[in-house]
Amino acid sequence: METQKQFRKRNAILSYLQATDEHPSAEMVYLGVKESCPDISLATVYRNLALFRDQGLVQSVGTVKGVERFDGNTKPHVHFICTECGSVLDLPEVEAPAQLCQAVESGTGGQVNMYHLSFAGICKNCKMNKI
Amino acid sequence: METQKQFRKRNAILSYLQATDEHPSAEMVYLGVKESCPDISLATVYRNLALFRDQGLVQSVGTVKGVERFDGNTKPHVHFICTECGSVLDLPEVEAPAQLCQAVESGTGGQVNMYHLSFAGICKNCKMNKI
DNA sequence: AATATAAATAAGAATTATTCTTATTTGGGA
DNA sequence: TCCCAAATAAGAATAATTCTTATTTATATT
Repeated sequence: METQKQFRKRNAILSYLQATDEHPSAEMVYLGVKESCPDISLATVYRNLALFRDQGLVQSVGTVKGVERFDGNTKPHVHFICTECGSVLDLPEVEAPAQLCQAVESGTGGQVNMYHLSFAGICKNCKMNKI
Repeated sequence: METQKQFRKRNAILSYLQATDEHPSAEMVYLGVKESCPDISLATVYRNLALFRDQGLVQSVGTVKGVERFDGNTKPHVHFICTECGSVLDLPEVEAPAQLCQAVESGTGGQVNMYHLSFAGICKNCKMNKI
């Protein structure tokens, strides 16, 4: 059973996200996937990103400068967001606070499904370019 | 020197944010402040919220269901976000990861200005209403 | 007090990200 | 081949946010 043509674009979107570390927005994914699928539409990107997110195949990093950013790496990890250039970096060395989820659940009486820890500031590059 | 009429609305916006614990959106602030300032405009709320944020008088909680939410409490603390009803709760008992900022700075070579730790899930109320 | 100046605002237009609608295409099965 | 359901393109529609312009308000100056 060869790769089904029907899912060519859908697969391209997921592959693009899983291969990049730039934590792209829908627009960035669109531009990237356009190279291999020139006739893809932005709506298709949005639709599939929402689908993947609901399926847990990708996660949202949150919004940076008003635009939602996605991550193909669904393993919990921490991010650094540059408020100058909008770049998003992974911080795999920083411990994610998974062990706190239980405490939050008993503290709130609710159910915790995910968490986000991110640091915001000026990245190395932008810091240097300011001098 | 009495309260300056010139800043009546500006003060009303800041006071509203500092008095509430609902982590309101610009629209919610607008509706709330409207009670004491019926002729206020939504643009004024947005403009002053941006101003306060830049001055560090309020902080952004991030966006919930695509809408930015604000917090008049600028002391670092952790939030719980209900993805069902969109409510935002403070978690003062959970330790904020301030001591990690230094590690992130040396790890990235950048400058950390703030951080966000939030847990998302279903709040107690929504959980009960689902039964 | 009258005038000039600068900040603050209202109103609504404009922009932008995202979602929705509709018609079309595609692939698989009967 | 014919039918059906999923996937898509295209662009319209929506909604949050920002921008523009004219007006109001307060303060400083004469």
